[in-house]
Amino acid sequence: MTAEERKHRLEAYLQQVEFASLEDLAKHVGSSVSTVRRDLTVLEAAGNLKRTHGGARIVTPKSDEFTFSARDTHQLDSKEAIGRACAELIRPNQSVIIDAGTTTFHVAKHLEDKSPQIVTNSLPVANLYSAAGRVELVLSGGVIYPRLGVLVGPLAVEVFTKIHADIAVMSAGGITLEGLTNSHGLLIDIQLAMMRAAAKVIFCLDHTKFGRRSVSPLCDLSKIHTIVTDNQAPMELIGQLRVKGIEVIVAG
Amino acid sequence: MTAEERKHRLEAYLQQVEFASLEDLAKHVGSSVSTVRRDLTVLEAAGNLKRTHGGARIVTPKSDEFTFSARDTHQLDSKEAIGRACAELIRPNQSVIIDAGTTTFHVAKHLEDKSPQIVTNSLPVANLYSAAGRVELVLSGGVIYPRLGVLVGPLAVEVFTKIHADIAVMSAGGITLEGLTNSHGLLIDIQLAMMRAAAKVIFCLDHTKFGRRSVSPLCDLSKIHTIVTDNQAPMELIGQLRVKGIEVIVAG
DNA sequence: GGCAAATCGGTCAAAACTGTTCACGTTATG
DNA sequence: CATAACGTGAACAGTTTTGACCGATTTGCC
Repeated sequence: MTAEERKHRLEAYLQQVEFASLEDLAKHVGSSVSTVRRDLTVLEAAGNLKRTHGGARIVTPKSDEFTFSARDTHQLDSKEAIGRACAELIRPNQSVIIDAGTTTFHVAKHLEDKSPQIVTNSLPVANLYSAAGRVELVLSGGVIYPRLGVLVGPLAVEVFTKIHADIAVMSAGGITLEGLTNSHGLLIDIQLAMMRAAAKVIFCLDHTKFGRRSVSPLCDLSKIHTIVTDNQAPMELIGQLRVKGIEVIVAG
Repeated sequence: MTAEERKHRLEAYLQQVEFASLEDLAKHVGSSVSTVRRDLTVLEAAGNLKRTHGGARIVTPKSDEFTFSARDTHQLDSKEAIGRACAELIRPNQSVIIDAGTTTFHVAKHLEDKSPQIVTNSLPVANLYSAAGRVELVLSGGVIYPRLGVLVGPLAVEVFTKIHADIAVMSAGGITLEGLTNSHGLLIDIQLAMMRAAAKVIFCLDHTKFGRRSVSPLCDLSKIHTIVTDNQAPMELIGQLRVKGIEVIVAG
């Protein structure tokens, strides 16, 4: 194994696990801790990873291991199913606005086949297609809201007031019969602009969002055309939503 | 087996495995390590692969300044030195525009201590500070130019015509006495807007850029205040630039 | 705050690798 | 046929990398 190859494998491994101890890394590439330490110093200088006491952490994860991954692991299966189901609602070559959030991120993952035009304010979604691919991706401007990787502020709002799209794929913190709520007030202006810009509004909400009310009110149910959720969502509320004329798709 | 055939097979093999040790390669083509070493020297000069300690690695993309690859180790030391030196020119709490490019990326890495306000159209730079930190980061909007991770298009230009910053940290494909050139025409509008928006314009150019002329002209030397380069840059050209009133800082 | 354990950067000898040199066999050339 | 030119493999001396060790520093726990 050459030094180059070893460094490459360290990076690849960290890409997978996000964080690893020196000993882990040494064992994984079959060399001593000293060598790994030296390699990490070099790789850190290159900017791909960050050394910490006792190990190293990846800086720019290629996959969905993003800042928000920690809270994402919970309903992972549900979100995957919702992502797949929602992606099926989108026809090839449509223009799609994608909201920031973990669930909508999973929708974005399944869109490559549709060669869509995506407009988003989500950094993780942008990273998903920054390498290549058949997806044309427009990123709104804005200030980075650190932990979430979302672009916020007037710059972001402005972009969505100017454009038009076929579909908006949205997420929210909670849904009741009174309407939708969201946990981050900063995002509401942007979300409203997104919804106004789209001909069809789809909300992706896993079952934990049903009957829950977050801090800030977002909009009432009349603004929504479709909801995609998973098979653990309460049937009663689903029925009531359908009565109100909202298409509810249960994934999985 | 002729020498030509052997070289061809070495290349093909490396194409497959990406990395290989000298011994591996020698065994694969059935000749001695010495011969393989000589072959690799020739092939490296041809540019299709890169020799490393103990072996060789295939070079997938041809790396110019704006092909962003996080694991781009080309001229790494130079870029690190330039990054550090350039970061020292920035005072705490200043607003800084950061151009897309690998060298400027290394500048961004060293800015955290200054708690600056960064405005950029570079996705990698945005990712650098998307997690947390004392850095306020504004990302311009725009369409993602896949290979480079840069935001381009009218949306991006517009942002930089609206704002104002203390410093612009720029990069380019080449510099001669006639001015600066860039390899990607799409970026020029944005770069010009960046330069107009900043009170002070700094260009970060490693020594390989000196005397080189890329495809598209960017601007003449009168627009530049400072150049940061490494200690392998030709002294003659540096002297001529200084005569023209440009501050040239040699890092390392 | 203090203390033990883990981790870090630096140093050093051993090992691996590199470029160079040289001898030898093979292939063009007069 | 002689001989020069060339490519190859092996040997060698110099350089880089590696793994282990050690005192200094940081971390986690009480």
